[in-house]
Formats: sequence, C-alpha cells, structure tokens
Amino acid sequence: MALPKLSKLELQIMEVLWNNGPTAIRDIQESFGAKGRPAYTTVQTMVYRLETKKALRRARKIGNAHIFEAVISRDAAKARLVDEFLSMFGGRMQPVMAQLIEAGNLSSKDVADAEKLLRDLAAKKKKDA
Amino acid sequence: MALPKLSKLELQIMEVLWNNGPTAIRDIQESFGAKGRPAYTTVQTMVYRLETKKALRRARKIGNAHIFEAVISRDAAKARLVDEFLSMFGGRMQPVMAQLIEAGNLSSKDVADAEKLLRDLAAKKKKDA
DNA sequence: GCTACGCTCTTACCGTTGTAGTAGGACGCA
DNA sequence: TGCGTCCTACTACAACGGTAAGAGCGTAGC
Repeated sequence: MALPKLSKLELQIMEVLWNNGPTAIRDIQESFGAKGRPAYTTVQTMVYRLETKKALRRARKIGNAHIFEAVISRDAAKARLVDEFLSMFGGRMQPVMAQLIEAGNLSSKDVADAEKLLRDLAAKKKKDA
Repeated sequence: MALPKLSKLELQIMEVLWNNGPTAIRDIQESFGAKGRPAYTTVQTMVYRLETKKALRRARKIGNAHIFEAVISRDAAKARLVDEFLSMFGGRMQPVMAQLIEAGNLSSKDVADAEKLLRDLAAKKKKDA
C-alpha cells in the first residue's frame, strides 16, 4: 500500500505531524481544540492504525513515551485525497470546477491565483527541461 | 437530515436516477458496466438505504417492480460532497487549487473554462439584480 | 390452474472508522 | 520505598458501506 487511504481524523493527526515534526500522542491530542477533542486513547488508536498503514512510524522514545513521525508526505496524501474526490465526479475536472464555481466556493481571486500558479509552474518546467 | 452524506456507490446510483429519471432497480444495476457490476441485491440494498436516508423514494409500481426517483438534487448532493472535501483541506480553497495544479489535475484549459464560467455567472448575477 | 421467473424483503457478514475503557508497566517525587 | 500519574497495549463496540444469499410472493404465459 504505497498510498494508504486516510480518513478525516487520520488526516488531522497527520497534519499535526506535518506541521510540528515528530510528536507524542499527548501533544497530538492536545493540538485538537479543547471543545470536541477526542479522548487520549482515541487518538492513540488512530495513531496505532496509521502505524500499521505505514503512514507514520515511531521515531524515538522520551521517557516511556513514543514520539511519532510522518512517513508519507503531505503532498502524497493530498494527491490521494484529490484522486478519491475526482473519482466521485467521474474523474473529470471540468464538472468539478463548474460545481465549485456555481456553489460559490471558488472566487475570481482563487482563479487568478490558480492562473498565476500555472504560469509559474510552466516556467519552472521549462527551466528544468 | 436535509443533506445526507452519500458514499461513492450511492452517488453512482443517484447518478442513474438524475440522468434517466425514475428507474427500476434492475435498470440501475444494468447501467453499471458489465465488468465489476455489483449483484442485483447489492444495488437493491443500496437503494433501500438511500430510501431510508430520504435521498430517493418509490415513485410508482410497474407490475410488482418499484420505480424509484431521486428526492435530492444533483447539485445539492455535489455541494455536500464539495463541503466534505474542503473540510479535509481545512476549508480553504486556495490550498486545494494549489494541490490540484501541482499534481497536474488542473490544466490551463480548465482554468480558462473556469474563468469564463465565472464571468458568465457574474454577468447573470448583475442581470438578475 | 400451474409453473417458472423476476422482484421484494430480510438477514448476514466483513472491513473501516470513530469512540473509548481497562489493565498494567514505568517513572518521578516525597 | 511507596504512591500517584502518565503512557502503553489490548480489547470492545457501534455505525456505516459494500457485498450478497435465501425465502417467499406475484404475475404472466401456457
């Protein structure tokens, strides 16, 4: 499983590791907002499952507490997520964009940013080649 | 539950109803490609579950077969899907776009189309107002 | 009227996700 | 050295999604 499927809560946990680097379970748990924060052991279970999915690993120990670090990259996980999402729309990008725009999720600034990003990317690609 | 969460298979079933109008289970099942098509009773179970979720309803009967029709609209369902997806990215559109572009899912044509759509939408809004 | 086929309904099972309790080990402080 | 605290490891369980089998009923054709 090069790219395991991650659920929402799993993603949120990975997010902490991506942002903070190697982190203990207690710190992951506390990084959730005080309201609606899952129990310590809930986070623990998720971390263990992410470990069996090879999404993270035990990096070292501090006292008797394990410190975990991400194995898969944020980009890889997000790319997986995007694929998943696209498949719900039949895999074509155009209807997705249409939906985003008509539902008002996508502003003209977003599109302008996207355009700039595309140009930058094209320029970089040319330079690399 | 104004907007029930629909899974991928559920979406595919709704898609048939949205495209074809009221449809019998047999016809829904057969509208899946011959390879990898789920069993009749699998589709049936999903339809029943969609019924309890109030995503579709029994419209009428032909012989002893029920004909089902969509209750929720395609746009509503897709909007729900988009929200779900966005929440995985922290709710902000910009990182999503960045991800889409960097992963090569979004072409310059897509962005151009988006731009045109935005302009059309803005024009329509002005006219309505 | 009888039979066969198709559809309905019910039930079941497995994997995943979210949720958490509990038992027990380790550590540090008094 | 003993007590409380914190962490680990294990276990449990319910909801949901995907999968489907089995029993039984109605209808249509003969």
